[in-house]
Formats: sequence, C-alpha cells, structure tokens
Amino acid sequence: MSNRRPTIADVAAYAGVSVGAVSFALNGRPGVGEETRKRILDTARELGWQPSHGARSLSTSRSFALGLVLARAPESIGSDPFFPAFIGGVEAVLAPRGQSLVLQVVPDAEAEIAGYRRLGGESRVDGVFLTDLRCSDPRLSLLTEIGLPAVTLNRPDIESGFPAICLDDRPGIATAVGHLVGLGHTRIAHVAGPTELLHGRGRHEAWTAALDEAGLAPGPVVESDFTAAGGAAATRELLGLAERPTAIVYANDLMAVAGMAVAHERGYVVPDDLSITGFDDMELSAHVHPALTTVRTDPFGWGRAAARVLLDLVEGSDPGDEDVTPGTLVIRRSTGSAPG
Amino acid sequence: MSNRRPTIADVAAYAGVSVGAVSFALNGRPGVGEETRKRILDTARELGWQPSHGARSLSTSRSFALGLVLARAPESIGSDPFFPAFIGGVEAVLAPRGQSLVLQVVPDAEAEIAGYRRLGGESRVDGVFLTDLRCSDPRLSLLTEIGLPAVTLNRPDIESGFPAICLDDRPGIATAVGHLVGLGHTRIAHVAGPTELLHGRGRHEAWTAALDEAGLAPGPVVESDFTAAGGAAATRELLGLAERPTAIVYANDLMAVAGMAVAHERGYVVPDDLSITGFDDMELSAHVHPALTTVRTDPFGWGRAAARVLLDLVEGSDPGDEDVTPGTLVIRRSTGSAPG
DNA sequence: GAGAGCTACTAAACCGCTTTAGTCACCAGC
DNA sequence: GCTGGTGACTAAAGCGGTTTAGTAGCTCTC
Repeated sequence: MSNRRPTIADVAAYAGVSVGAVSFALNGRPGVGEETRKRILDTARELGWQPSHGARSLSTSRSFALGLVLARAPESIGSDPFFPAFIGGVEAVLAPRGQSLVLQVVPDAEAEIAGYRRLGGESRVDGVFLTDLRCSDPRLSLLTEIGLPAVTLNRPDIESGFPAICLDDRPGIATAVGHLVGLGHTRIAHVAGPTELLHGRGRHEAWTAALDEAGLAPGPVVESDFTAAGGAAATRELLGLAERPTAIVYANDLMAVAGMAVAHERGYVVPDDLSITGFDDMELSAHVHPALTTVRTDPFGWGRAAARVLLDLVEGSDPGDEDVTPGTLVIRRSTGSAPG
Repeated sequence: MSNRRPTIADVAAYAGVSVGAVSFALNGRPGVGEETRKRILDTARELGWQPSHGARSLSTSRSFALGLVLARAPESIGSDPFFPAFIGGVEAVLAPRGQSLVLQVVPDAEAEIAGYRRLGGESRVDGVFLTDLRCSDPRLSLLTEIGLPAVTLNRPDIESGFPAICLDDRPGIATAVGHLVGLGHTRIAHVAGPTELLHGRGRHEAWTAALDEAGLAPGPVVESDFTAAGGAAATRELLGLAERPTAIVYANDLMAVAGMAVAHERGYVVPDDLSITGFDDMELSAHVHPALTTVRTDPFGWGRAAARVLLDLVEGSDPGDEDVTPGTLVIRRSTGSAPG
C-alpha cells in the first residue's frame, strides 16, 4: 500500500502544477487562481498529504512547538494539582493552532537551566513557559541571553522584558483571613511555601498584610515546602506551641489536608478546636472530612492565557502583561467559630 | 554579538575541513583522523554549535521525540497521581539521550485519536506511548495503520504487535484482600474503575479472584470512575446496603480517601466499623486520617521502562514485552479487625 | 614500478518545504 | 504598434544537516 508518505512534490505532480504553487495554495497565499487552488487542495486531501514537520521547520526556522521545563522531585510530582491542569489549559489553545507542547521534567533547578538551554539551542521550541518563578530568577537572564521568547507565570520581581501572566494570590488569602477573622479568630497561623518561590512568598506576604489590616498581630509562621509531609511537620510544630493558634492558613491544599490529619491525630476537632484553610482547591479537597475551606484557583485558565500570550509573542506581535482572575474563597466545613 | 546561531558550515570553515568531515566527527563515525576529529570537536564547542533539530530531523527522517496523548477531563486532570509520575520516569531516560517528549492533552477519547493521527502524520514524533488502555482499544489498529511505533502500558486484550509494559495489578489487590481476610472480614466490597479501562477491569477481576480463593462469596461491587466524587457516591451506595460491607477495596486512592470521608460523615469509624484499602499510594495517602492502607505502585518506574522499550523499538531493535514490579501492600491505619 | 587497497578527506546530492526571482500571456493606454 | 503593468504560475535557491560517491595520497605487493 502506501509505500511512503506523499510529499508536496507528489501533490504538485498529480495536480499538474509546480511545487511552489502547491505551497502557495496550501498556505492560503495569493498568486494562485481560484480554480487551481481548489484542485490543489482536493488533490492534497485525496493523497492524504500532511506537511512534514521537519521540512517546514527547517525552511521557516520555526518549530511550531512551545516548551515547558518543570523542576519537580520524582516523589512529589504526582500530587501537584497545578501543573497538569496548567498543561491542560495550554493544550486547549495549542492543539487547535497546530502547535505542540514539548515537556521536560527535571529533578532540580540546575537541570532546569540545562533544559531550557537545550530546548533553545536545538531550536526545538519557539518559546517557553516560565513557571514556579523564584526570586531574582536566573532563568530570566538566561533566556534573554539565548534569545528564547518566554512568558512568565506570575510577575517576576525583577525586570524581565517578557510578558507576564499576572496572578494575584492576595485577594484569595485576604478573603480567607477575613473569613477567619469574621469567625472570631485572633491567633491565625500560616504554613508557608518556600520563600524562594514567588508564590510561596506572595501568599505569606498576603497573609501578613491581611492580619495587619484586621488589626491583629502576625501569628506564628512555619516555612514549609508544599508537600504533605512538610505540611504535617509544620502543623505539629504549630500545635506544639504554648499559645497554639486557633486557625491555620496553609499555602496549599496538600499541606492543609495533611495538617488536618495531624490535628485529628492529636485529638483536636476541626473546625471546633482548629480552623483550617487551604489554597488551590484540588479535587480531593471537597471530599475529605471535614471538607476543606480553600481558595479556588484556575490553573487551566492560566494555561490558556499563557499559551495565547506566548503564541502571540512568537508570532511577532507584542502582547503586554495579562491579568487573570484571582482565586475565590470556597467555604466548606473546615472553618468555624473560634473556640472559647 | 552572536548574530546567528553557528551552523555546521561555520564549524567546517573554522576548522578548515569540509562539512561532511564535521558531520562524521560530531557523530563519532570512522573516516576522520584522530587529530582532525579533536580539532573539529574543539571548534564546535568554541563556537557554541548545537545541531539544528529541524535540519537533522529532515535529513534523517527521525524527529528525536516521543509522543504521549492523554485523554483527561480538565476538571480531574489535576488529581491523577499516575501520569505526572509516569512522565517523570519517561523523562528520566529521554533527557540523557537527547530525546524530547511531546505531550498532548485532549478532553476525550475521540480527540485522542485525532491527536495520534496528527503526531504521526506530521512526523512530529518517532513513536508514542499508549496508556489508559481500553478493551479492544481502537488506537491499536490506528497506529498499525499509520505505521507509528508504540509501546503499550499494560498488555492489551487483543493482539497488538507492539511491545507491552506488563503491569500486573493482581498481586497487589490479592494481598490487600488477603490482608482483610486475615483480619476476619467476610463482607468485602469493591469500588471499581470504569470497566472499559483495562486496569479498571483488571483490578475488579483480581478482587473477584482473591475473594474466590479465600472461599468468600463476591461482595457488592459499584462501578465508579476513579474520581473523588465518584468514590464518594459509590461509598454512599455501599453503606446504604442492608448488609453493609465491613471492608471496601477501592480501585484507587482518590476514591478511597473520598470514601473514608463519607464513612466519617455517616458516623462510622475507620477502621473500627469499616476497613478501607486504596490503590496507587499517592503522596497524600500517608497523610490523611487515618493513614490509608493501600497498594504502592511505581508509575515512575513504568515510565522509565516504557521509554527504554519505545526507544529501542524506534531505533530498530525488537524489544519484547517487559515485566515491571507489581504493587506491594502498604499497611497503615485504615484497616483493622472486622467488627463484631 | 604499476596496480591494488587503505585511510582521510571533499564535493555534491538529498531530505521536503518556503520563498524569491523570473517567465509568460494578456490587456490597457498613448 | 510598442511599452508597461498585472495576475498566474514556474524554476530554482535556500534552510542545515546526513550520506553517498569520489579523489588524493600513501603503503604494500609481486
């Protein structure tokens, strides 16, 4: 049967025109008669022609693919609710435009640099997504240096020259704290993400600001690492305090759920003895006991926005930063009136 | 500064040889003197030369990339502990070999077909991973038809002609059931995954077989969908039964944890009134209350194995099926002696 | 000391597409 | 009737590698 995939030359021969004409016709460019164009298109369809990605990318020096490098420890990669959803959103805009996503998963930040270097150096991708932004992120200057277009998820703390998807965690945290304050809590602790991560730091700052706004002294903070084990350890630390908090605001759901389990173990009842809020609203959060009050975010939407902006950028237009909807508080059963 | 990326011709000119010689040297082929080879390699490094992916793939008609198409609903994609870890394993072997992973996330099975068709048709990838195998999976014949090499995760129920990564869920489920039987349970229910999925069906069959082996009548089964909401609904159904089970074997952890929450809500104490086992051992499972007894699997290892086999296949050798380690039971606190 | 057989290398074709520079027929205008 | 312009199309030159065919220079052999 089909010995070999048909090339543009085959289409040209069958349609009785030159390859140039076929190329023009297929790309919808002027210079081909209406009738001829139709004949070419029909022939291409009949032959089952599909463009060769390699050839096209060689001649246009574009690869029609975008890259994402993720630094994640193998053991914790499975429970990150963010990145699969983000990728889903990215794909939702890439696929219809015939673009692909090249994913690289690496164990640490160092390998991440190498990853971007390779992706750019080999011209495997036309641009990259920059997630998990760190303070003074070294990847920004790297990408500028190798001239690889990028879009950052979150606005970097230094001038980057790249468009940013601006996500503001502050309103989400603020409403969570406000909710707790409204329930009468005054000792509100925080289990933070790593401070070198911009979103870890941002949520922490938002918590501080919200307490300040409420006229409360900043409660105890434990810096953790966004993992379940880390959340559990942080919770043990907080519950061991002499003046233990009556509410804990966690920087993500995973730590919050793990913290809730620790509270149960210690004999505290959530929310009677301790109120707990999370961040992300992962699928399971509505299905633990008690269901978790948390801040719902929209990583899928972020992915869509990021992909749109990056695509615009590599296609030559000059997109500005884009704001995306901040998280909203979902009140469930893990928060209640302050005890006593 | 660096106006343009150096090409192989630049390297040739600087080293004072022909492009052919450079190509030979860079690819470690014979026909170049030792001294010349060294000079070429040094020059390439100095100039910061990196191969152009498009050019190479055009002339070799290989794309140095493997593809994975995932059909996942946007709302549940974030809580799947399998695929991120699987991808991590895949990357662990791809990256060192200079290969890339092209990921496509689509909403449903229909779009999945189109995804593979595009990946293959455009020659964007040299081979693909086939996960979430379904009964009489139509993708198998599609891939055979378009001549795209593949490796299947799990052994398909029909002849496929592709190497398979054979993962056997039976020992895991069998030990879980055995563990419950040993604790005196006789009414052991199952919350299954969708039967059209091979692993959903496989775990169900393993449960049936294990009960049979123990001389017990098959308990009630509810077919669910691997989601938290589905697990919760299934649990409500089981707990509403006249002869309610004293133990439930869930086909994955997500449903198990959600089921545990339902049990709590209804006032049952786990494990005193109801024992619960999961499958996967996701990160959170060790950090819920009570900690979940479950079957630990190794999706990272599966990813590594699948990548190795697929790479061998596209590079021309003829790898056979590969067995990977079955899951092992991790006993925690969600299982205990049968009540009464 | 001429032909055979190596080794080390060069020249050029080729992969399949895009794109520029032409070519050709036809019509308008003076 | 000749020039100039325009629309439709062709020829051919890239893009940056790989690979085949070929060639020069050398040693070995009888």
